[in-house]
Amino acid sequence: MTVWDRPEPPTRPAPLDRERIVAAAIALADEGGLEAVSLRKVAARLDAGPMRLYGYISTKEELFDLMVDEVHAEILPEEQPGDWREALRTLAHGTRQAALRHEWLADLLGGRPTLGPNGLAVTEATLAALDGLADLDTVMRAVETVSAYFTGAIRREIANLRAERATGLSKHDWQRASGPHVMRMLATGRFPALAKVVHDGTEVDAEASFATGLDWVLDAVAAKLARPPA
Amino acid sequence: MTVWDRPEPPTRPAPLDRERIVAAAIALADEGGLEAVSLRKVAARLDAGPMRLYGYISTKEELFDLMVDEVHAEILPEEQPGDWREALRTLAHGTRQAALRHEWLADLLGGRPTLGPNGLAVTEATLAALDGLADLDTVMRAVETVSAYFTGAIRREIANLRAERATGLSKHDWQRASGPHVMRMLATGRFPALAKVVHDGTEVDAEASFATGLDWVLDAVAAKLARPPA
DNA sequence: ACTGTTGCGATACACCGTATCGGCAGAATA
DNA sequence: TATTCTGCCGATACGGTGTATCGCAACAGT
Repeated sequence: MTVWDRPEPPTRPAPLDRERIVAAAIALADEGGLEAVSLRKVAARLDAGPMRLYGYISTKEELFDLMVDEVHAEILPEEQPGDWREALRTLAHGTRQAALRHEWLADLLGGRPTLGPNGLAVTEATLAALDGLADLDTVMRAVETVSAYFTGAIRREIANLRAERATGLSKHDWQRASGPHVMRMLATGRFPALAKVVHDGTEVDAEASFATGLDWVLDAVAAKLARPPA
Repeated sequence: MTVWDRPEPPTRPAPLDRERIVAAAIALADEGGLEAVSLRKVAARLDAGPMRLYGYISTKEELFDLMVDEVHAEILPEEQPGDWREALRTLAHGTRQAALRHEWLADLLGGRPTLGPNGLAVTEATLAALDGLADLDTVMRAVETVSAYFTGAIRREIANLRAERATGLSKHDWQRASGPHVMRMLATGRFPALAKVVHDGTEVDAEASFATGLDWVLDAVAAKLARPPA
């Protein structure tokens, strides 16, 4: 035993906090999708044993909730928007952008109520932007309707994105590669309307499609806000 | 070769077929949620070893796709609806009812493109109901916007349902039980608009809320179908 | 009846989330 | 300072998962 081979003193465990744990989990999810997130791998990233995490998180589901809340911090707009329409549009597009940066968000969106501090802050900011424009029920209906739209739209967009990526082809060519089955189905003539869409449909930009649908919904909301129900 | 056109295996010792496998999986999911569905448990229900299933499905994700497609058969309306609005409304409410019967559907809705025969049939019926009312792109936008809405709305409704069930309380009391954390957050005064909603908000029927939002979106679609873009 | 072949499913593997509790570090005491 | 006590951390363990592999039993062909 010399100076040189004296064992390192027991490494004082690096301090851990939820923020670092969540950051590691998000990094893993960004790289390999949600199913690449395991408590063991998260812990390994932090040079810790798996059980170490349970001092900060009580379950894996809770970790997912924290991840979602962390992304909500990215979504929260920094400044007060001009009007309610701009506020809702910003929220929708912000959420979409976040989902494009973190595709796993699409798997979690709408899956559980968002009660984290950042999620609540986003909701607060949204409600504040609509405050006083109509009675409470109408405002809630407006927020929930718009949220439902962009939640569903984002999920579908990401789902299609993954499908296209899996076949490595554009949506227009998707039929030929992804589904010989689908092609055969279409060839049976049992789906004429569908066949027409696949055959004649133009390939539309995903963002434009999202924005258009959003504007429709916002138009509808505007009409109801202007004329609150009797 | 995809999920949908996998050939039936040699019918030699065939006490098993995809239909029975999918039925067993759906039964398990109805009873214990999606996470109660494991290939081993599905196989056990059919008095078979786990590996037996791989002759009929090649992966667990495929089984989920098949389950969703089976439910789409329940959604498919039996008769041609009167007008496009009725068609979309029926589709939305039918999907919602299916999700209330099979809550796990909420976890899968919008998560992957629906290319099964029943899913395609539903899409076909929907497109057929809108055929000729506007140019193809507008029709697609209409269908996708409505689908996005009810997909997101259903997911949120089921998510809230589960949260309420977990605390065993109504939505109005939910704050007190589910979230001492949330209560504390509200008490900080950082979320005045949110606090007002929690405090003054009336408890609304989930179905009515769904229907109202849907009608708003349908109104918006009607406006766009009447005046297709230049 | 014997053999060759095929396809099925028991076994095995890597990995998961998390309950348990032995042992060690720091605190309290003598 | 020496010793006992105490709390808590994390190694180990457990029951489960999805699925690859391949020995063997059962059929087909002669």
